[in-house]
Formats: sequence, structure tokens, C-alpha cells
Amino acid sequence: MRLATWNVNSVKARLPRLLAWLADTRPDVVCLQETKCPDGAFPVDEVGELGYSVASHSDGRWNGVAILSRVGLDDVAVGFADEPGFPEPEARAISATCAGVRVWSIYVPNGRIPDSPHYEYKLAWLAVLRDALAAELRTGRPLVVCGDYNVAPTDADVWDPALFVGSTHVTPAERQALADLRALGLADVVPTPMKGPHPFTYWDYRAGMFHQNKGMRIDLVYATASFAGDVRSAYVDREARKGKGPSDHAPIVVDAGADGDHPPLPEGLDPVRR
DNA sequence: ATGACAAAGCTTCTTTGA
Repeated sequence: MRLATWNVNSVKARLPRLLAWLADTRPDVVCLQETKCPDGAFPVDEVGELGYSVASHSDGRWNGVAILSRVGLDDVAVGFADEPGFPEPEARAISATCAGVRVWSIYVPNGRIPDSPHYEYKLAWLAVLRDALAAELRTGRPLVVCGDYNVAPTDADVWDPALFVGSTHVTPAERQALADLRALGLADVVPTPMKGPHPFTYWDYRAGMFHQNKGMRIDLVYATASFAGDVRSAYVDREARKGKGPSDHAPIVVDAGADGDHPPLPEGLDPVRR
């Protein structure tokens, strides 16, 4: 299976690039975040022409998550039990079973600043997500939780840790929330960067951050050993952040299990050595 | 070159993002 996750920052604004990327990369399953797409407006016909079925969850102007699959899309679930809201639950989680793998696409609340109700909301959301994933794990099925976690797991995952002191995305409480997810039995499938030592997935649009490679690793793939153990390669598709009209996030592409009908990996991205 | 924010809508500003 070729699995990808991408915060597209509006599926409507990104549609030409998304379609071209799908045609080039041909993932089996794609988790999208920040679709920013009102109910009923998801371009299901356009991605359908490329062979993808769609499960999407939206709440209008902000947020929005989706799963595209060309290997089955069963038992779709929107949100999760007791999901916290602000104050109402937002469109931040969707899950489905694709070729025997339970796949989640999540968009963790930003948190804004630590001294903020948005930050408390973020921590509460992650804590209840943990309970929901614990329930999923009891099925014994392979599980992959992909998305924009809005947390940089370590200081190496931001371009300048000193600049982030006192900011969200790096606080001990946020990092502990990720550690609590991993403690369920989920492994961090760390992708290979295309450039530089850090597998950043996000670069601010402003001030030439991308060209200076001043990024963050906040998009993550957490997977059970039953999936992670079969991973042959994982990389950040930095090419998708280039050029005119990109998202501010790059996709992560993971190949796991049996080889499928996919284009070869970009040059220099050898399969994971294990 | 990869180039100096972007997207949405209650659109000519405000909110949000991280």
C-alpha cells in the first residue's frame, strides 16, 4: 500500500495541484487535512476520475478532513466518541478501513498560545483522541493515524528551538500528549527528507522560510507495529511545496507491505534500511 | 532557482493559521 497524508490548506484552492500530484504519485490512500470545504462541495467527481472514492468531514470555512482511497473505503466514521469542541465539535477527524488497514485522518487544534482556551482545547482533544484510539486498538486491526498533529515531537523538529520557547507546538504538555499516543503502541513513522537533515513538513509562507528550509515537522504518521513493521520507505515530498500556489505543508508518502502499481521513489530516496 | 503570506467569506476587511 502507498499511503499519503497532506494538509492541503483548502482542497478547492489546491485542486489543480492535488489532481496532478495524485496522478504523479498514485497513492492508494490519501489523508487530507484543512480541506476548508463546505459540506457537499468536495470535488468528488474530479478525484473520482482518478479512481478515488472519498470520505470527507467538513464544517464550512475552517478545518475539514478527508480520506481518498482506491483500495476500498469501508466503515467510515466521523469524529470520535466524546470529542471535545470549541464549544461544538469541529471537523477534525475521520476514519475508514482501506484494504484491511484502519486509517485515521486528523487535524489537531492549533492551540494558538499556551495561555489560551484554544491551548486547553488542544490538550483535551488529544487526550480524548487517545481514548478513542485505545478503543480502536482493541480490534487488533492494523491502525495508521495520519495528519497535522500541530506538535513538533522534538527540538530537532523545528528550525530554531530557541525561537519557540514559550510557544505552542513544542511545550512539554503537548509533547507528552504525543508520547501518550505512542504509549498505546503506535510508532512514529519518520519520513526521509528530500533536502537537509530534518524531515520538515511545514514551512510558513512568509519571509522566504521555505527556501531557507526553516520548517517544522508537525505532520506525522503514527502506526501500529503491524503496519510500521511493513514500511519499505517513507519520505516528505518537498517538491509539492515548490512553485506557484502550494500548500504551506508538504505531503508524506509511505510505502508499506507488498509493492503495488506505483511510480518509483524520487531519486535518492532509497527504501528504509532495517 | 524553490523567492519573500494565503485562504475563506458575513469580501475592499477580518479571522485563522503556527
